Amino acid sequence: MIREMIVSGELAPGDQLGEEALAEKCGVSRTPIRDALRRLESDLLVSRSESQRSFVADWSLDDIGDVFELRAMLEGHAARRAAERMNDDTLKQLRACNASLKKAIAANPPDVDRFLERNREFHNLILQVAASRRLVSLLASLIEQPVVWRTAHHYGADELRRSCGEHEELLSAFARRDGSWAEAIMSGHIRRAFHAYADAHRGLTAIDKPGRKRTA
Amino acid sequence: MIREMIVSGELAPGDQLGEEALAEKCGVSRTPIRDALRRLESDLLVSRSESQRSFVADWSLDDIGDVFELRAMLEGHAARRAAERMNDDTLKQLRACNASLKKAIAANPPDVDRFLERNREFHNLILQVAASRRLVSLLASLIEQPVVWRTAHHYGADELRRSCGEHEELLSAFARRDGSWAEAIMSGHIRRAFHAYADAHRGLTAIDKPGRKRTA
DNA sequence: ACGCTTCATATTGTATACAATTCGAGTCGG
DNA sequence: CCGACTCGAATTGTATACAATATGAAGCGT
Repeated sequence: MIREMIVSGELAPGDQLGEEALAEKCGVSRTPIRDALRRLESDLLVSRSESQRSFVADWSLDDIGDVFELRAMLEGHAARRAAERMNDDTLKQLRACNASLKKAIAANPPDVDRFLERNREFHNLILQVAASRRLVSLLASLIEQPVVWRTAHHYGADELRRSCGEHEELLSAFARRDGSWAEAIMSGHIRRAFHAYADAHRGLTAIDKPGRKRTA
Repeated sequence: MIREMIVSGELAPGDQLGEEALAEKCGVSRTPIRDALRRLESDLLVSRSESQRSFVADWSLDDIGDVFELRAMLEGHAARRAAERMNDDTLKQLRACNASLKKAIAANPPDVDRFLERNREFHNLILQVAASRRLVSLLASLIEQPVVWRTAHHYGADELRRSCGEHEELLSAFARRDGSWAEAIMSGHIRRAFHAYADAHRGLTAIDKPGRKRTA
């Protein structure tokens, strides 16, 4: 619940997260809230002051750029490993997944939520084939970001199609078991997503960010 | 305390970590133990069964290889960023640090603990100059590994000198602000450390691993 | 002998009370 | 008017009790 509140923007960056307040809001006691805050902290969604008070983490544009840069590197690496370990069964699943994704885009208007879901499934499948628990855990903290998920809603139809096209190219690389190719495409895929975000973000800050209500 | 018990080998991989048992052992109640286990879990030092029971994480050689591979990639990236952002003041600190490290090696017998301490300081300084909070948090879970710290004690004098030499080469790359060079050296530095580990480990498993007493 | 069920035990999840610490407003003195 | 201090309120840390759940062994029937 807390994660959702942060990702959705209901809680703004910098807001203090009092354990008692959250406990009441969520209808539980402080104990599970404390557990949750610890986990969110390890994902850097929550930051703590020197005196152990919790706040919604506030990310500068540089920080966000770092996240995408690291994602590009790590997901690129995952794609390389996946290509080297690919099997026909998974390849079929990936093709089916991307077909469904394409259909979501083709709808009018495009079904962005479905797109996001399939996109996530696609990337998760790759990560699974990459077969590195450690890589999974590192990437987990990078993909569960408010920034990442709010972004796709600003994608235009052409950007969605381009994203889908890159997935298809990835499939080609996987079919050939070409790790270097897969890595290059994936890396570019993520970097393009960053620039799409940066453009949309600049446009938004000029007016006002949606879903943010400073209550204090 | 728990981290130390795991890293030192007092608790063997696979051992169950009952909250109550640990609480008694550490002289506190279950509440702070639970917090600790959550944090250790996010570092993958502790794993949990489907029913939420905690165990000391058990790493295969492949897993360990993954850790070094990711470290090579991420620390290489850190070195590149550091080279691009290097300032003369930090460069001086790094030189002083490596000089101290060299002195620790020159002693007879080599002061391995001092070496480790300085080595850590050296890498931390680089990470700091790289100026990416996210990178710091990703690497944190990779360097705090039982495997990493037990390894250096098996280094021979020549390996210690070689490690030190690589640091000096890194300093040259930093002085020239050559990011690509720095990345290449750092990546190799870590990869070499892995092979040193793998060799020592194979040698050890042939006899028996030290510091492991299966109590159950 | 094998598999299924049952139940005592062990273990974790949650709520609550209290202790320790921190923050901030108000006050006093200069 | 400014700064340091004090004290009450707010917040987090810890201990403990109890509830919910999982585990494993004994018992039962086939």
